[in-house]
Amino acid sequence: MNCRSLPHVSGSTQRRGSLERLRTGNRRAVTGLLATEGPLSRADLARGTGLSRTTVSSLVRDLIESGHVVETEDRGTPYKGGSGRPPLLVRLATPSGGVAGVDVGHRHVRVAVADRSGAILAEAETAVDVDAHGAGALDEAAKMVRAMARKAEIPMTDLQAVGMCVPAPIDRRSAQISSGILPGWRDLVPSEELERRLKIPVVADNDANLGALAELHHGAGHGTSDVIYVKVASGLGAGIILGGRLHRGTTGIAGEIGHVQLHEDGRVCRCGNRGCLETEASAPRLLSLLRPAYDDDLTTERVLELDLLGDAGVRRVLSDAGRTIGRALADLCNSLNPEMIVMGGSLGSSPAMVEGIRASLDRYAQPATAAAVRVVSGQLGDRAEVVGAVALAVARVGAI
Amino acid sequence: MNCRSLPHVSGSTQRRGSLERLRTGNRRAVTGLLATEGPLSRADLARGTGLSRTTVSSLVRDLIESGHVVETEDRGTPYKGGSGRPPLLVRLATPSGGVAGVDVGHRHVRVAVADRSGAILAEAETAVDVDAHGAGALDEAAKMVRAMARKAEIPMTDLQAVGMCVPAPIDRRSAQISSGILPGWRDLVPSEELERRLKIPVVADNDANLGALAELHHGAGHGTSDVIYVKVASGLGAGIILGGRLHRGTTGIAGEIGHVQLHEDGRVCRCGNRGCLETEASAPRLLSLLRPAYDDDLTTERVLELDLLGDAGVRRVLSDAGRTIGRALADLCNSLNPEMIVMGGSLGSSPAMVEGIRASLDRYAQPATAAAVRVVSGQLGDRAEVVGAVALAVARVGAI
DNA sequence: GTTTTTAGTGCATTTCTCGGATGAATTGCC
DNA sequence: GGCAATTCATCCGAGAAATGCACTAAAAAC
Repeated sequence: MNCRSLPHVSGSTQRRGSLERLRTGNRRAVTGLLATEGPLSRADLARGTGLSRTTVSSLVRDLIESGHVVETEDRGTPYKGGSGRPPLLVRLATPSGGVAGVDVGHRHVRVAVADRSGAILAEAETAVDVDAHGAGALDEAAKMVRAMARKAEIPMTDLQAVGMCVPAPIDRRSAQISSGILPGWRDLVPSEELERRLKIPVVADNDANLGALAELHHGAGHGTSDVIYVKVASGLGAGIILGGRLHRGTTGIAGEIGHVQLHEDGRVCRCGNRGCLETEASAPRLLSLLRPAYDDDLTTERVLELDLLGDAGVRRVLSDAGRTIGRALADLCNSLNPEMIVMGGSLGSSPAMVEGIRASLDRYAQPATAAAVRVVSGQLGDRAEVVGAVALAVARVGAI
Repeated sequence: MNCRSLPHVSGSTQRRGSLERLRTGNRRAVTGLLATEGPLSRADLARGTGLSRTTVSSLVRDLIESGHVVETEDRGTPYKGGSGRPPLLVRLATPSGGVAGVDVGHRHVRVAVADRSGAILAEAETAVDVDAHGAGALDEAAKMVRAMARKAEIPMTDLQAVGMCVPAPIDRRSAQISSGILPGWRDLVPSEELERRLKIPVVADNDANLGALAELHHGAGHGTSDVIYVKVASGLGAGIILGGRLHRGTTGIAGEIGHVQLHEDGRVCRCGNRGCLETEASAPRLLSLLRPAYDDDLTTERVLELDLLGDAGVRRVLSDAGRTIGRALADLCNSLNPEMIVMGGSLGSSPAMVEGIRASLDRYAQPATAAAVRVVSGQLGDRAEVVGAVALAVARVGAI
């Protein structure tokens, strides 16, 4: 049987078959190398891409002409230390226009405006009761994007994409929030709502995924490729990076580790089940455990301070929470054999919690698996989500 | 800081940068299409690849000359039913030479010899006490490979690679078995041992990974890309396919779901821990549960028969085991949001077990996650491992 | 000051693809 | 039976892109 109706291969961006596609590919190789390695000479680029010096020169000439790349003033040193003509370094031109990242938490909205390479130019945070007022939070976010764009001196018309972080899983197909966790957001498609307000393309993803992306590119996970990012905040979620790419799952809701059931007859969880991990080890739960013995206004910030000061009670509670989370992570590590676990969220930087997780991994994971995985705190703190949102926007418009 | 020591990009197979690479890429597009769609005319290939008819003609001429492709005798019908010159169909030449797959279980060795497209030509199984006699099992495997090659009329010198299945995780770096589960195999590098006996390149992987690969390409998972294959046999393991590719993990030992701890004070497991999933739901455990009520010589085959006949006791035990395994899978599904779970191994085809797993997923996984995942029995039965081993060997020598 | 070493750039050459023209083989219509 | 229509395959010239080589430039080493 012949297959008569083979679909025409869409020529991706422009033409069909391939010859200028070869050139675009090579151009991409050059810009990609410049993006990851910083300023390089043409000779470096030739070595790095495997292309001939002639070709690279020609490509760079094109790229300079089109404004994607500029020659720097300072010359580097020649190849192996010593002699030879010093190279002329080129770097990516700071692309015109910019992007924005919006992080919508349960109680705050944080916005950053960045240039198209992802370098953040202006950033601000406002306290908003997002859970109660979904639409109001989006109004506020739109206002802040305009304000930050003004501060960064980027006209709104030059803003090319917005990345958005929401504290709930998003269904890949409908772009809707896929569970009833955010009561004030029912039947809202967050990306569309913000897009309607800003008239700029908006892409949304959940907080754990974006935190994972941020730590992978600009934080603790730099240089690794199999990372589990765990966000411990009002909820508990994971962003899973496998082979250097975010794993979103079939319908886009992967990473829901907060609802592993620990106790058949445990506390009732907002998900409707009982005894979920989230009911035992989320920030609100830990605060409610600690407050009777400390202060009714105890905050997570204060808890972290006490942890660093060596307060035994706080360290015990955080360590126990780490052990509890570590139980679940041990199973996940047995399945995925990752390279690193990055702890994020308001309590992710707690040393006691990291120790607790480490202890559980050593206790419950297979020895070879436990030995392969490092457990660290994230480096971006509560900025992780917004940095990830910016990264998402940068990815959307393309690095160049 | 400049990056002076950029690694030279190895020109993959032959030359350097990219011009004949363009052609090799196009050649691959043609052969790829032929591999998936069967015999096609040059015009079909042009439509399918997006290349021009001229280019395809030229590529096909080269491929015929190099023996990768042959023209068929029968002509097809022209494009849209009706008139026009009938096309000359071409198909992939049956590649010369062959590959072998070796499945080493705990109590058997199974060997298949296939042509280079993966079509199995000869296959046999022998009972061997592998656990006790590691070296003897390898001798037997080598003998069987020679015998099957003879039966398939492929001279040993034409056998180009061997894929090997071992019932234990393999460390990616050392190629050694990474836990003490197989006592008779300590300090053996299985692939090297078999390679020494056969003088043919051997690649090894564990049973769950190869079963997953087999079901993905030639079984229940055909057409999907995020699949968890669960093997229920003397142990319990998983092969995890994400994005159409096997996820092996940082050190290659991903998929160890058998050692999720269910009960702090449960049975002692061969891994040294207590209360592992494997102690509750492996084939030996289920048989030991059933034997007192049935027959001291009860086999897994008989158990499956009784399941299909509707025997209440057997169905209850298998269903409970499925629920237990499903508990662990629910957590994994929450993390990975897969499209399908394929049950393999000697008990994977049990309907009662599949029902039990389904029940646990619906009970313990997030509703959206549970709704997204299908649970099915594998289609390859106890041949899955050897089919996967052949697929591994085919991948090793390249599809063409 | 000469040699050595590395960087960057023209020019001729080769490789590869594309589009149109040409020939081939079959169906359908008169 | 003959002729148009249709589809398939190939030949030929044009154009695009990468490479190798030769050449100049610029600095350090001797």
